Amino acid sequence: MYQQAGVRFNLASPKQLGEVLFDKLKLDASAKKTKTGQYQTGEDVLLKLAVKGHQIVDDILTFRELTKLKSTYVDALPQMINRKTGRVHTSYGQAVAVTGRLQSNNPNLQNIPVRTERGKEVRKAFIPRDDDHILLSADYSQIELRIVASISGDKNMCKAFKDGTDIHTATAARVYNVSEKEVTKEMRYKAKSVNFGIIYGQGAFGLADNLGISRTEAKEIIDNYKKEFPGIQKYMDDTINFARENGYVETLMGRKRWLRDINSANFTVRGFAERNAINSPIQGTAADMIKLAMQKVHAAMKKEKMKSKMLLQVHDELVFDALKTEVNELKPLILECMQSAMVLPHKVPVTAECGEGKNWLEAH
DNA sequence: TCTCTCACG
DNA sequence: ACGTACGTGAGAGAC
Repeated sequence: MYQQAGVRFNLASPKQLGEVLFDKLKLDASAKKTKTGQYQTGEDVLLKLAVKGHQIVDDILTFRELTKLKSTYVDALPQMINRKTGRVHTSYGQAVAVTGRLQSNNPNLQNIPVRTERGKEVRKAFIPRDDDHILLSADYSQIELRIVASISGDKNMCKAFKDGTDIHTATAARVYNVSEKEVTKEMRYKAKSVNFGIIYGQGAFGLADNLGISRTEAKEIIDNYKKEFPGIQKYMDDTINFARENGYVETLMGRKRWLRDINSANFTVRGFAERNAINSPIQGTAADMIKLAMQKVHAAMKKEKMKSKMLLQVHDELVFDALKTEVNELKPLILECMQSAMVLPHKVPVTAECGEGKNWLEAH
């Protein structure tokens, strides 16, 4: 990388990297800067340059992946092994995250890598306590989208979940006005992005940037989406209006999030508050649900005098150190507790899946 | 201590 | 013309 740049510099410094890429090598004349005047060198920016064949950018991306994994996980986690137990123990914050989610720190065990091949190797390091145990992982399937469907009561989205079809395929079929059989990978991929974007209040600009398509195409997709799922649009409008009048939004369980900026005269500031208004009831309801499930699971395990332990919660997933002789009883117990923890309106089904393995990666 | 980046859902 | 997808924690650099 030094040879390609023609200069030695700190590869880990975004400031220096930006100056090398954009001042010295002039890889992008229209490179954007942050509010403090540095060039932006985030992954999305670098990926666009790497596609154009700039080898040094590709190398930086690899460097970033490796140094992140090493510093945050490979070097740090062994330092945090408890002397008495020989294990790592996280702490959970129950009243920190504004939406009602749990927060994990010291160490954060809610962001253990899983996406890349090298990241998966880190996840494999999480193992059961001994040979008599296995790791068991149970996670909710598409929980936030199911909550969107049920809170909004959108007929078409509720129907898709009741029919048990793949939600992204069902969405693509409607947005592109084809049968589900005719949905291509490309169409499903884009529909998936729209589904997630909706949860966060994304607009045409964000979708276009995300998918690398034109704003015109993005707008068409979103317009079609709103036409096919009119209940979703109504939910967003109603929720923002509720927030404007009351100054807060709430989850199905009544957990409130106050939004002091919802009536701000500043477009940008108000926009943030509006997206918070849309997202918080969804993310927060999912958080309420899994908390209820955790209580239910714990009580049921206690009643059955089980020796297995609930170890971790990762927003839509519960991880257990399961005694092998209890697994057959434990699995259905967990799934039943998770699925019945909160009944969603409009009869939207809640489903959870469970896997087991000799490490956390296999358990998925 | 702030900023930027990046790991997860 | 503006800014543009939510919620977190942590490490490195820069000051």
